[in-house]
Amino acid sequence: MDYVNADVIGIASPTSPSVQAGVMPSGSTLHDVAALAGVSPRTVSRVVNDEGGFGEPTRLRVLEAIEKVGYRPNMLARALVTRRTHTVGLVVPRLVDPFFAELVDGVQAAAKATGRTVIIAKHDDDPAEFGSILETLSSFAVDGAIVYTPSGEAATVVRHAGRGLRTVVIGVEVSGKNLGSVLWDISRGAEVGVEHLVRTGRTRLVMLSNTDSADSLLPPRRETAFRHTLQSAGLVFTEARVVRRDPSIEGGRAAMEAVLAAGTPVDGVFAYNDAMAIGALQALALAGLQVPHDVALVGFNDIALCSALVPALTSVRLDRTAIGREAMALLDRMRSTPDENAPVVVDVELIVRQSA
Amino acid sequence: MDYVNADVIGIASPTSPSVQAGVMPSGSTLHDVAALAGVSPRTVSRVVNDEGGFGEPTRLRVLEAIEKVGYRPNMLARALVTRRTHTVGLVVPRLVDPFFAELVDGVQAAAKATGRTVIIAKHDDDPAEFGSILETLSSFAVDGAIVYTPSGEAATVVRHAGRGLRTVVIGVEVSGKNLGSVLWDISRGAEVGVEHLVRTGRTRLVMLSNTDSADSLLPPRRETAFRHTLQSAGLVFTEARVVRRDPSIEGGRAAMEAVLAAGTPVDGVFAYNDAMAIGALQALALAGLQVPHDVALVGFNDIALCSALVPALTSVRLDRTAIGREAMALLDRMRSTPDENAPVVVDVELIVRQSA
DNA sequence: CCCCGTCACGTCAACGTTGACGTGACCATT
DNA sequence: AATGGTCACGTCAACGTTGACGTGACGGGG
Repeated sequence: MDYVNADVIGIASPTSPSVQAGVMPSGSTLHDVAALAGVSPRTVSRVVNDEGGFGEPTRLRVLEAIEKVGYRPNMLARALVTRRTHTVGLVVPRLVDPFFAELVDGVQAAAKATGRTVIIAKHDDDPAEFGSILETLSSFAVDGAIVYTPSGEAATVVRHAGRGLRTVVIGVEVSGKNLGSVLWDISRGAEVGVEHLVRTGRTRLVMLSNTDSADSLLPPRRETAFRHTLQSAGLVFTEARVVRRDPSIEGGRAAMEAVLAAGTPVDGVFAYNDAMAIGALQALALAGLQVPHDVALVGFNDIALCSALVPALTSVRLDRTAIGREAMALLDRMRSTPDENAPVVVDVELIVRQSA
Repeated sequence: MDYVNADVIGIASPTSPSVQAGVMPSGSTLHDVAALAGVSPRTVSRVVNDEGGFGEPTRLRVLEAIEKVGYRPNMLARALVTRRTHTVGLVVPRLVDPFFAELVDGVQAAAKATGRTVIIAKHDDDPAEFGSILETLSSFAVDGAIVYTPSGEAATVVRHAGRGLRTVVIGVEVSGKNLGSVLWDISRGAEVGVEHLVRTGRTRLVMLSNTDSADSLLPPRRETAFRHTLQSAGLVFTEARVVRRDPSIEGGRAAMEAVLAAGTPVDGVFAYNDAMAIGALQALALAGLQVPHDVALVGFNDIALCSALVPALTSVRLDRTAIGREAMALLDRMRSTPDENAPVVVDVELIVRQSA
């Protein structure tokens, strides 16, 4: 990981000369190039797009003229007629959350590889804002959208898809025209994480879960997997072994402190996400407990920060790059077959580091 | 801070019904609306843009028709003729770095407030990629660009600005047509940070700096400020008191370990950025030293993570939201006065928490 | 009663590009 | 020498919208 911040020049000083711009004509079009090269705009267009149907001398003259007038194709005009913008919209709740930052990164990488531009928007879990973002994306005629919806807002996506916005939803299964999903198997991930704790000899496990899990409409997959895995290992499960807090660092810290304060015997912790695991790590350290000697700790998501911690955090890896790549590929397939697109499931994988 | 990850539905199950999309016509235009409302497209346009010049009954008929056919204005066509896209490009090196994630967040917030859409691109410090991003932004006719350049690439920005791309550069002073800068006073920030350590009675200070600082063309402002502040406090400065590593968590850890291994007496540490401070925190903990009791620690940038650490990190705050807001405001001003825009300087501020 | 202004529209062209189609030159084949 | 085919272009319209300007109805003031 590289939380690098390149240095930055602050206030100007004699030693940091400021750069001056020259003047230059701007906004030349196919017509300008055509006039200079002595051909028709259509021929210039052919050269620019490498369509063929022009001679080598012409090509050279055109390229020279392009260079001379500094011509750049106007994507807006091009998109207006071709109906393709080579642009995808990416909609997430937040960007400061490393999970989404890395997701964005993955989508970006995939976009670059396929020559596309990404428009990013965040909705802060506000349904109204989310709706308006989808409107905007439609207006900009993006080739597709990759969306992480506010909870319960999948219906909004479906409505827009009906109107023609090709959309891949991340983490929720949807189906219908212009719709696709990229999913991952949370239950399996939780299973693998808990199994690892069991296999390495931990018997008194605790799960730090999300407050939302209790009252969400969705099944609490991690919790269910936690219970099942415990039971099939012949370990006892009691409700006291699941503590729910806000799925943040602070929440994780509070949850772990609650467990210790309650005197619940514990030698292994499975956290809802990495943030909670980091909080737990802090609480354990403050309590003078060694990780992994006294307590083993497994996180979820494998954000980049995990490997930079001391001890480095064992976590269930969710490959954001793969998600981005698959989402982009799915959008591509949807161009030819707008209906009947099965969800794509990306693998989860346990990354074993020092903490468990 | 909220490193929250909302839960995600994994593989579909009977309890998570997948949502189905209906059908609907798509891609209606002003003409369709006009035909339905019995007016000319131009009148519909007037209603949509609320230009006036239409009667109330007409307005109602038009709005009804818009609703009925699900009309959404085509931004591409509109932008083609108005030459305004209400879109800004934002170019950063990376997104997984919290510094930039928060910067993006700030710009996003400012964009939303002024009704704009943000196109994000990252260049990974690759000059070639950076150039191609600027080309793309020009092609999309963005209203402006907010850019964090790869080091030494300010000239590329200047070239594009000459061709008409209005650009605000973050962290580097540039001047000329279509150019502006948003800066902050790094020297002052470093001064304030070090002064705080001195004022709270620390006398054996060490700075963990960036490897680049040594061989960069830019003056090492933090280091210079460190030296000056020490000297004006009557403390001795020796080269051994500056250790340079990669400005990451790992680099910070290595730097701190090097200091301890060398036996340099130390009761206060000033870090190049928060990542290095976090690394130092880890190294100190491993060495059994208490922060702030044995060693006080000050970071730089105040990324969101700082307040979630134990102990919470004292850091020089750089308000990314303000930077985004100022950059956006500057772009606005540049529309009317493309030349002669003085750099905007945002304040730095020391946020005192537990670590110092 | 005429003139002029205002209002509520409509008409037309243009933004920069590409799709569809037309055309003349040139060459090879009959 | 006529025929057909390919090549290298050019012409024209259209994408959906708005700017500039035209127009007829209506109303009010002289």
